Amino acid sequence: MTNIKDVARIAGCSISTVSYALNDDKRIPEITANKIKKIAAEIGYLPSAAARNLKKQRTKTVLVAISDFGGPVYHELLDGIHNELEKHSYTMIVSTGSSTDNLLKERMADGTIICDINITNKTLKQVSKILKPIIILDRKLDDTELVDMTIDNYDSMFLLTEDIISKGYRRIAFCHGVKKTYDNESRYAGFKAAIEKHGLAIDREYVGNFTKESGVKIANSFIENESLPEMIVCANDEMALGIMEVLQEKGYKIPNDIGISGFDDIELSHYYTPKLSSIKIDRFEWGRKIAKTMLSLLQKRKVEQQIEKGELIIRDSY
Amino acid sequence: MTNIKDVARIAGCSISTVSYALNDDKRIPEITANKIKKIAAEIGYLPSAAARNLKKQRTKTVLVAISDFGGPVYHELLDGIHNELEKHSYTMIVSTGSSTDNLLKERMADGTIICDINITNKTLKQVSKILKPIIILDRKLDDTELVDMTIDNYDSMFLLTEDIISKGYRRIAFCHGVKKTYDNESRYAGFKAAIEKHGLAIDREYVGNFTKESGVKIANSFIENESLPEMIVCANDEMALGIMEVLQEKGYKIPNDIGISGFDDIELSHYYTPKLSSIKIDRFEWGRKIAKTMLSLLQKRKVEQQIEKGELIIRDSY
DNA sequence: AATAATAAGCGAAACGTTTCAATTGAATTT
DNA sequence: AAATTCAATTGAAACGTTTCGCTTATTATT
Repeated sequence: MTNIKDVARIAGCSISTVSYALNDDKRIPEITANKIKKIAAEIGYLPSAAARNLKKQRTKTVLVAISDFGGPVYHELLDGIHNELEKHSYTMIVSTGSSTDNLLKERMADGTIICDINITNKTLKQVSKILKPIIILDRKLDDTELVDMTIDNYDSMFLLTEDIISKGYRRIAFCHGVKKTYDNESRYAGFKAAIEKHGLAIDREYVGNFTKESGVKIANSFIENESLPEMIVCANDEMALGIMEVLQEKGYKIPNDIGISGFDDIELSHYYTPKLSSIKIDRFEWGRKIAKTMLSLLQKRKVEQQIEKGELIIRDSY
Repeated sequence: MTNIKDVARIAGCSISTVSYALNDDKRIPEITANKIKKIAAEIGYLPSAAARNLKKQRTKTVLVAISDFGGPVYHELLDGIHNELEKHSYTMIVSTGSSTDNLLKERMADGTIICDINITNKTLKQVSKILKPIIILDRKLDDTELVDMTIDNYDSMFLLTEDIISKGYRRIAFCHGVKKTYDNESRYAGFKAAIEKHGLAIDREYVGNFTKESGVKIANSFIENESLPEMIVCANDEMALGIMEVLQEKGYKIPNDIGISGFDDIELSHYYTPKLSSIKIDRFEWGRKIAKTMLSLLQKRKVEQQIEKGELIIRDSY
């Protein structure tokens, strides 16, 4: 692999001149700079990120750690983050699992955005002491070292529930995702608050794990032994779709026999009939805000906490 | 940020001893090594990837460049690649767009897997001279510097078409994706070969761009002015779904009035009625093979060209 | 003509590791 | 008691950049 020394040798100048030329430093006249650039291109010189990063003590890179590449909601989020970062000529790298661990352990990036539910709060608190800045998504942590950014689960779910109540529903059940997660608990809290505000009681509660399969399982089990509630509010879309699918197979009409709602407004929902009522987060926009926050942090600027608003999408499922 | 020097100072030993200790070199007795590790943990020492990479002249990292994070087929592929790489303690980083350019330009990874249709063949040939190894997916390039890995578009499509013909279909149309792409042309070639082998002629050809929207557009246009073929073979699932959706809206029964087939067997297809007949590639397995090939290349071993087989998934759409 | 100002280029240190080769001191063999 | 081996540790070079401060050559100013 050729290096800056080779370029200097061939160009018949010093290493520093090459460096200045390639970085468009005004002290090198254009004619020399062009000559040097030409030679660099000819011999296929590529600068070493390692050397540069070492010297400059920064990588101009932001790491985004995600749980897996399959989730239906990451796509826009990542696009949004990338869109903002590239405006500031930052590079975004994405990783999962053990690769994330490696990248964190070796500080390959200037900043990290964590959107990976498999990383425990404990690990996070440890790493946040050493490695800054870190933004953690969809979690609340009482740690001053890291910045958390969340979506407005509580308010959105509160409003959705109020809308449901206003439509006349009374016996309303809640389907949990993974308990103790921030997403689940804040959505549940919003639901509960609305129910209580209107003098109702929660009809019953199911517990899934945010997957469609868990929705299917729940629906299969309750369908055998119980009378149904009038409405099931689900902590996310995927579980709602699973439940809906089973109910429809068994001949129930939605929303006539029973209403159902989700959260996230994932694309898949658009392919179901009836179309699922849900809460939509503009994740591209949210991603951009996250990236902006990261860029501020990288410039050691203080950032104020903000919460991304959701939008009620009322369609045909209740 | 603390460095190895700090650890050495506090431990009261030399830098080299710290380095050996932290890398579990047998020449440092366990008791000293543990003491050093303890100190390193206490002061939150994290080694600098930049320094290490510079010295070792490798990053233990493989870059996977993809077109975007939304595609329905990347998920399993990335999981497969990652699965294999992590077994060999390699780190996988994923990037798109301008981030990919940056990462390539600065050689942040030891090897690159390119699965990004936005990178032109020209760019690829240029970069492959300088930056090795590179594996390019779903493309054929007559370049000895890079390794291409493809799926068995031709044979799979040939077999699918033969199956269609054996079911009695005669007036069979083909719906192209983006022309000139390897995926489209090889699938088309397989289709054409089967048609010709059985003494038939291609009924007609449509041209889309691999998206569902293009399928919708095609269906809307032909539905107005033409009699339909008996069967439409599509270059991928998404276009097939778009066509199917429009046909069904207009009251056509599939497969009774017209048959349709796809390619890729994407997850979304499972949610349509009738279920789409298609060709399934085990992309997790394929990903693992790709990673294995990359690991061989990184060890300067020769690799033999291989093609990932597809599986006919015959369901209800013809 | 002498001096000052500017332009163009260069030398060398520094960034934080790894690793070869050397050193020290203790234990073992002769 | 001297010589040899071995274990534990260390010093220093190297990886490829960037960048400060310096030198030299040229041009402008007096």
